Amino acid sequence: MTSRAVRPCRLPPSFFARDATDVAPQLLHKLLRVDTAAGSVDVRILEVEAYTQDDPASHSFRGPTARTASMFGPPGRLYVYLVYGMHHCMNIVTGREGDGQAVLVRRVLVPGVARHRTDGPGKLTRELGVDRSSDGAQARVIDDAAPVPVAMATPRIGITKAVDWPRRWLAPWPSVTPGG
DNA sequence: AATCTGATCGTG
DNA sequence: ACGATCAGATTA
Repeated sequence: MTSRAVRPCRLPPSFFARDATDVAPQLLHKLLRVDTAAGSVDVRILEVEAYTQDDPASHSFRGPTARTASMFGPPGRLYVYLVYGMHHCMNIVTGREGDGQAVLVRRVLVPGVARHRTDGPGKLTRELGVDRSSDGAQARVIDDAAPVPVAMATPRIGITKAVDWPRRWLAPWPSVTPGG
């Protein structure tokens, strides 16, 4: 019996044109291609949170602003913002254009990088060199047919509104390494 | 114009 | 438990 050979495929924009609460858990174990100073790197997505427009904890709750413009833009693009004046958070925009939805990437696995360096939303952007210059850029998410974990939604981290909404999904640990 | 509040992280 | 550090939101 030959080993399974699945051609990794880039997720189309239609994948993201759904509610963030539907898209978020499906992003677990997908690969996100990021341009770094060292070149293009595929990182494994291990933790996400969903933010929708009806969510008091969401930046989109009070309508679009200059900062959140990309969150209301076409799905499948990045929404990158500065939190607490010093850390960047990376999101993937979901829903239809005009919706204010996104999935926050909270933890990833990077080939050759200790996992404690990318186990938080601010830490992973620092490690990868992602900042506001990536805001609005096309997100490149690759499905390499890694096993899809059964993830249960849990409450989100670091918010003070809608604290008990189950909109955070974690990949089981241990997890497969990127590219393998 | 002044103040408050963060989708965080490192240090103590 | 707290400070860093800045932008959006709120209050006046």
